Amino acid sequence: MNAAVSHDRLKPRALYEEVAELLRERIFKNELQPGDWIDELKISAEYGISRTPLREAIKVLAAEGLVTMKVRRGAYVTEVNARDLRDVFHLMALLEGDAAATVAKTATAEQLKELEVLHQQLEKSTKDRVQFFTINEAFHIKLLEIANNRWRDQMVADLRKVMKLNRAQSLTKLGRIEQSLAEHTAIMTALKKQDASAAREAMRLHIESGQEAAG
Amino acid sequence: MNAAVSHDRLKPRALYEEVAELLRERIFKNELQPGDWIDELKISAEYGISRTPLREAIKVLAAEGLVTMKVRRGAYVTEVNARDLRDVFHLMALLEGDAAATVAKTATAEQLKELEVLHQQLEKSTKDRVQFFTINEAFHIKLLEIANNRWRDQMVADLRKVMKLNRAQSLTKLGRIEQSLAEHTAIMTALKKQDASAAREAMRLHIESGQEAAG
DNA sequence: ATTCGTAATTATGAATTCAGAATTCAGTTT
DNA sequence: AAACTGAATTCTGAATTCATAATTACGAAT
Repeated sequence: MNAAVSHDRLKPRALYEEVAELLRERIFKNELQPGDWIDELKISAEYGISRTPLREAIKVLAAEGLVTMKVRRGAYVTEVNARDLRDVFHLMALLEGDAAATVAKTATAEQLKELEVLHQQLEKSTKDRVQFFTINEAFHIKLLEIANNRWRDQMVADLRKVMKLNRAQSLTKLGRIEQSLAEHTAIMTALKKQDASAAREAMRLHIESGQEAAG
Repeated sequence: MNAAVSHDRLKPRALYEEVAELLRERIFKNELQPGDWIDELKISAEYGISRTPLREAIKVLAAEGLVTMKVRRGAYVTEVNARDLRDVFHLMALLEGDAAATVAKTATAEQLKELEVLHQQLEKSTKDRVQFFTINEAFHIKLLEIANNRWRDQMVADLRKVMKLNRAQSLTKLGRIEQSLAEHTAIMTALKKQDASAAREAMRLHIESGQEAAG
């Protein structure tokens, strides 16, 4: 068609993947709100693509739980009620708690050191909400990486996406950072003692506490 | 609408859903084996459909973990190694164990009765492998239903599918039925005592034991 | 004979077209 | 005015067509 003005750089990823990512962003920014109908014609026009890759992207999001499909009626951004949120947090606590227990049992000295370094960075970041949030996330990711179960990683990633549908960001509340740091210290202590059940419980409490902040 | 319009309760499922189900069956029957390339042209021709709904179905299966997509190279039936299988069983034990704990804490008398009935049916089915397997599955499904967390249900369903990729059917081994029944009895006992941690542990053991039978 | 390079073939990814369900809108009747 | 009927429109779901990346086949050169 028209000679593309767009400098299409290297695109190793499939188009539907890119579109899925764009849609996720729009959902997390509440540009597309829970309950909203996803207008295939409108969005494919906006992105200058056909409906085919968009529809494929929508099916990926549906599998993640971000959108819900109704037969012959299209796709809608999933509505997450308080009950859902509670259930999702419960599962996150269960899965990450188990990951912490595994790490307590199996982590090497180097791996523990990596977590320790992140934890120390966390302690120095109590003044900067954004940085604290970033390092906090890095800590959880590192922990999952060490626990090393790709199926759990996938589940946690999906649950996190659903949690983000509810936009109350936990760490924005006053005093939450201090509390969160204390919880992290408890986790770190249990890990260093290689106390699996203490690590599990500390992580479980940390996540549940995040839920209260979000609720 | 006009008067005698028949209620179409016949599920108006989308074609891609049907196709996804057909593909799952073929994978579980090992008609499509782990590592096999999924020939879109061949399969769409077999089903007499176009590639479009087939490709949508493939993306659903990819989200479930049943197939793995490679860029510009198509879809392949996921290969599950011993390590993966161990990880998946671990998560199943974790999730179903948690469901059992929840049921122990929250089930009503009627709900417990429903489980009890299934358990009694199970006791009477030790002679019939197929029936035992069916009722066993019904028990687990009922338990999850009572625990009532749709996000966990989804996860368990996905994990079950991955487990089925490995064709070793647990209950086929000699003596396994008796052992499985004993484990179920332990679960039932804990549930009736409303002992959450005992129920969790009994379920965990039951699932881990299923893993050994499969391995 | 082996290796490199190029043409032909094949398969994926995406756009376009087509069919039919669901909804909206207009017109008629009461 | 309200309600029913049916036509027009809109939108989803699926088929078809098109473009290009990847693979294979073939052939020439060393």
